[in-house]
Amino acid sequence: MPQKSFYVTTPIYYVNDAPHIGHAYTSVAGDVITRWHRQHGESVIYLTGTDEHGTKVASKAEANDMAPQDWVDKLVAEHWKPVLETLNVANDDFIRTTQKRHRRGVQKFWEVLKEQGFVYQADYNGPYCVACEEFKLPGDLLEGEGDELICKVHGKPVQLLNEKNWFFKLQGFQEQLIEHYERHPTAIAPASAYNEVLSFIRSGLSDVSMSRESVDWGVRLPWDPEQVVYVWFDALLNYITAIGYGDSQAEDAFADIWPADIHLVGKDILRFHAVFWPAMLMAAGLPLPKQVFAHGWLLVGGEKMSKTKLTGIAPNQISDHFGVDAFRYYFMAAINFGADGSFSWEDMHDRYHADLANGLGNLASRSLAMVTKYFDGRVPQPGSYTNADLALQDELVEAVANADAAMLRLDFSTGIARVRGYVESVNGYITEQEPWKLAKDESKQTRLATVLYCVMESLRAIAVLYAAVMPEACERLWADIGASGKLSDQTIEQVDRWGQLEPGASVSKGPALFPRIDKVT
RNA sequence: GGCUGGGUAGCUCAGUUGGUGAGAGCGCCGGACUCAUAACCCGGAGGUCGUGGGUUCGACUCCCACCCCAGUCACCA
Repeated sequence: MPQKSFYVTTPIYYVNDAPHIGHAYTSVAGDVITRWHRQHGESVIYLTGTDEHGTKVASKAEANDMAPQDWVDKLVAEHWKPVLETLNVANDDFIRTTQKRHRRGVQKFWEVLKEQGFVYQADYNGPYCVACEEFKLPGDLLEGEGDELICKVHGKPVQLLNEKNWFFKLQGFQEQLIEHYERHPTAIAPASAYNEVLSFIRSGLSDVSMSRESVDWGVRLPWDPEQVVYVWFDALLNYITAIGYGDSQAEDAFADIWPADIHLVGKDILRFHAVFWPAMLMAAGLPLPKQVFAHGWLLVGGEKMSKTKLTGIAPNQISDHFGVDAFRYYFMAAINFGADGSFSWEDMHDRYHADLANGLGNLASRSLAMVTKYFDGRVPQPGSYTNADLALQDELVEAVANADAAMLRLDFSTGIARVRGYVESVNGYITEQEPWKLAKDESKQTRLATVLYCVMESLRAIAVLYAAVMPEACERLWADIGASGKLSDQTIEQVDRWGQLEPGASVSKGPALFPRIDKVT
């Protein structure tokens, strides 16, 4: 019986627009989690994908004179998949809600729930704008004269229409949900998100309609083809349809992967993941996800990013300028995962130079230059270690322990800060040991070799510790210091075992790892 | 309006269960060094911890009131 795979998901992104750095942020976070767990020797499945159904997509397609399927195919191919490559995201699968495996799973799921008696038919009453041809939400409406409600888009009164819909018996799961969350206080993180969800559930749940008659672009109900599954009750199921739910050939695979270990979600969609989704799973008799983690929003100029205010930023605007690794590093290091974070070009520029160009990049550069100059480009053979050397080794042990603990609880900024602290220690160590002075004294060759060996070993460890966050730069560093074996095979457990670099190995000093970049504007 | 989170050095933010003189990074000022991407290293200046009360021997940390910002209030991608 193989060990269960560690299963990480992002939300599936709604393809209505092109991806911005908010989407990229989530995808990168998931990727870092994935890579870190792989560095623990675990088998990891990382899933992302796109949500492609719903009225908005259909009408956008129509506006572009295309069939919905052609439209979403184009968006996914031209925008959503490329952005993952741009960011070096190593997802194992990409689910699309228009795929057959998904539609089949969705139909199976709701059929099961209906058979179990969790779905019933009733009237849905709601404000409807004839001009928009859509049912409206309270937020879409303005108050007019008397009880009249006005559609924001057309400024005309809406009608109260009703249609027959199928409802999911959410209400009945209220107590079970409370009980589950009381027993699993880390099932929703961070704690503020947990509290919010619990108080929401305690305030009372009611049944929700899970189908639409007025919508065409979606998954049809097997028992009532006039209706399609409401987008949320379609989209959430991606987490199980992607890994084989509903496919009789894939039952073993499904059992090996489900339940999810981490569902990453933006805080705006927490409720769907922490209330509706677990209730659906309970109804279907499936295990619940171990954790739903709600991260914050990226703020630009103190506000949530917005296209209309021109603060929406495409990921490649940043990665083209600073590089992919810097993109990943910045968002993981600068923002407390779970809280909102401010983005500004100036802050990005400052951190890039302080941490990467002047910090890690310069450390690699000065170290490799000395090994090249003093030892002909060969990793030197160390002599006996002094207290300063041993202190550096101890610091590595401590940094690894602290970084690992932080990364495993998804506290990326702290995890990275621990590694950065070690980088600073190594820079300090070099300054104190003054290898350039040792080099001028023929009798101190052994000491010089020992110092530089310690520095190279430190770089070896740093390459491993930063590999999840900055895969490309670390691969280069790994090769530059002459390390043997594959970087991807290096584990966190073994990283602080001193002395892995082989003396005599060839180092190479290439161009700067993180070149300085002129400030624009 | 109800609820949630937040208001801590110029900027971005940390601050477990109240207790040695309130922290980090960046920026700024000074020093030292030269292996390195004018980088690195050391030191320094700088804050009545939103406002006003209260509890306590003692509160940024607890309680009350108020001000300001953000989000949310169920079918919102």
